[in-house]
Amino acid sequence: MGKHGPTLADVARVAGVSRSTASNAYNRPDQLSAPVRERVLAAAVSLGYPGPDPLARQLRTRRSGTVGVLVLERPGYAFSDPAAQLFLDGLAEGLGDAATGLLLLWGGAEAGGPPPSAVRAAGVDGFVSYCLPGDTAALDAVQERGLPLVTIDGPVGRGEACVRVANRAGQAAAVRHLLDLGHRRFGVVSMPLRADGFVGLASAGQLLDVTDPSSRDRLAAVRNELGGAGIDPSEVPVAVARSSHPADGRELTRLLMDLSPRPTALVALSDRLALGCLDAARSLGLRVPDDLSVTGFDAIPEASEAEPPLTTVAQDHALKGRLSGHLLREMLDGHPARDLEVSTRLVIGRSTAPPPGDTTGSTARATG
Amino acid sequence: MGKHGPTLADVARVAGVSRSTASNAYNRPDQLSAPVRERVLAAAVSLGYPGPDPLARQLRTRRSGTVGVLVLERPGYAFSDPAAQLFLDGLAEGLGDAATGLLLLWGGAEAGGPPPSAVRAAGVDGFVSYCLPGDTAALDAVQERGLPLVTIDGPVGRGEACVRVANRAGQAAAVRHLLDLGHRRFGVVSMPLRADGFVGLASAGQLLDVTDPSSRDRLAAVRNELGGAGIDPSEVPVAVARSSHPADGRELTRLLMDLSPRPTALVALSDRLALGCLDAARSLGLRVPDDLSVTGFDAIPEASEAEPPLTTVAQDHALKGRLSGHLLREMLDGHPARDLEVSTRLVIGRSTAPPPGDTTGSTARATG
DNA sequence: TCGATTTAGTGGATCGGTTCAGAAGGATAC
DNA sequence: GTATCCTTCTGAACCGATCCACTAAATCGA
Repeated sequence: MGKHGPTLADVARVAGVSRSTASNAYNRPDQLSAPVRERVLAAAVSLGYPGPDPLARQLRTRRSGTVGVLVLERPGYAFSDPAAQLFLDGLAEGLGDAATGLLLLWGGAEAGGPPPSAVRAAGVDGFVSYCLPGDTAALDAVQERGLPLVTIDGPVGRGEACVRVANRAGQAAAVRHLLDLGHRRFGVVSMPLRADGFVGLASAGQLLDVTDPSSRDRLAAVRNELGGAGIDPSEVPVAVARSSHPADGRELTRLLMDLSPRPTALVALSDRLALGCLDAARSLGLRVPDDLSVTGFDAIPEASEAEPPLTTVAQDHALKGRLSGHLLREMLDGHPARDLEVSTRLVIGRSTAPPPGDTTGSTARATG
Repeated sequence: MGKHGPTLADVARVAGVSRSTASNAYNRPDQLSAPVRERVLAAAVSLGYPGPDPLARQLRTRRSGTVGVLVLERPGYAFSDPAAQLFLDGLAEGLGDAATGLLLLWGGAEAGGPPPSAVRAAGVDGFVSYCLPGDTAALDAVQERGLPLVTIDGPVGRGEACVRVANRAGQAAAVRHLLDLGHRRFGVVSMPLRADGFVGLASAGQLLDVTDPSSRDRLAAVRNELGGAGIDPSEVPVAVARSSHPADGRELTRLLMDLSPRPTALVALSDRLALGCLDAARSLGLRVPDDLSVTGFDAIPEASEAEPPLTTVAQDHALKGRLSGHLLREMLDGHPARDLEVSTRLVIGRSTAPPPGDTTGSTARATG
């Protein structure tokens, strides 16, 4: 009995059985008689044996029972987003007993996400990549290891399973709603387009090269929908945030409302940014929705509790998590990777109304 | 080369060196000449070898480079608490490179916390227990395994390292502040006292047997401080929540405000509950602080953004996380366990004022 | 020139389990 | 009575690395 405590061999010796039998006492109770099993377990107790060493078992079985979750930034920061919280719970549920634990790996955006070394050192059966950009080194490391990977709202073409929200359809619905109300002057408040730390009004060039998949799809939907309504997308200002923190939304709203002509509707690409817009509007003395309409995306709980409640695009984050869990589970069972898209639903709050000076309401466009 | 991809032995064979040398190419670059190292790495690339298998390495070195974090309820739910988020980030920082990943293990309160089987199966170097009650089976499993354990705001006497906020001193300061303002009629809004799902006004018996350590210490401080001011603690109603969700605080506030005599000050044992109190007061048509004073505990970001900003007891959650990380690191390095207590600071917001009808303000008690 | 030290690389033991083919023994079938 | 089967248990191989004691060659000092 080494200095590291008793091993299964010690237990077997004390119980007077072979190592195999002692092992079976833990893993295959049906493979041995009850009395022998009792004896083995009693020996374990008498030695203070805490059960088979997980590391040794994992090596032999080539299964660790844990799944790696890759997130941007510090874990607490990543999960300050209610959407991420719901997702995480859904994931835990969807994995069920395919994983007894979730291994969090993180890394700042400026460092390029979680370090590849951490990915290589992780004793996991598969990975889930939560909202990582496509050029993340960690994703390459996952693929080198040949482990199952499910990307969430991640880049296309990574050759693995992917769960994605219907970004385009959802964002288009929100814009159409604003058009229906009669708006013609828009401003967009966007999440970061790429990991370059840029803040401010995006140039045409920047809009051509967007690596963040959610931003890209939502932005494309906005511009496409406006174009379809006869509004030149290149005339629509896009303000880009450094993070998706409400404070950034506040700052950018001030920027957009300084423009002339001043927008009558702000399309925020996420609820957290939209909440910042509401705040900024308040402090600028603008009434929402009378003076300014605002839409969000995500339908986080705070959105409906905001004053006024946000018009936003709802997606079922918990469902996304559950689906991710199922997908990973399938892959762990040897099934091929699949892609899934979850649909959205426009939630009409009280942050949108016809533009100021327009008294015809929702008929404005039809008659205009 | 087996069906599971190349191993270090394959790389060594191709490079024409021994297994030891190939291993050194990865772990001890200084133990071999540059050309040989190049050759080994090149062989690895040509075989598509993704680097040493983490599971095998972990078994041999008896180090996994990951730390287990035990939380109550689903992980997303656990980290919906801003305090938990700050803690988690602090922990990640405090651990530094002692851990490249955090393994989340969870379990509902009604299930008794994280399952012991998950603890036994976890390939980790140590555990952090975040706000778990003392009678959690998972903690027994950790101790059976003989792994380092740091409990946060956890039970005393578990024989391991512990980081704890100065609950009594902090809560006492808040109560003293209310007494100084002239309040004599108090109500307490408490987190769950034990994992029994009870909601409502606690009986004297229930107050004697509190297993949640934070609730116990804060409650004791309240009652002790009131007793010292000549108020009979047994006359002070204690409303117990099912969770620490603001909605519970709302519900319990209605309960307390239905009592007569009606309290003029509510002492909530956490900010989230206190935020619920503010909400409920608003919907009852009570002005805070004119009609009702409210104090919280934790100083979460939302507390200062609330209307009115909460008077609360600040604790540095991130510091707590960092200290926990350091403590665990020490233990991993073989140092003995230590206990640490982080101090608190009373943050005076605008949710507290002299009781209604009392115009003398803070001199009331001194002159009374 | 010769012994002492350093450097580069090797072989085998080891970490602590799981698994599988097979042996021993008893029960069952005919 | 023997062939067959089932149950229960064993022995040895194996998972994929790391580590330690050791050797051979190179360098150094005087």
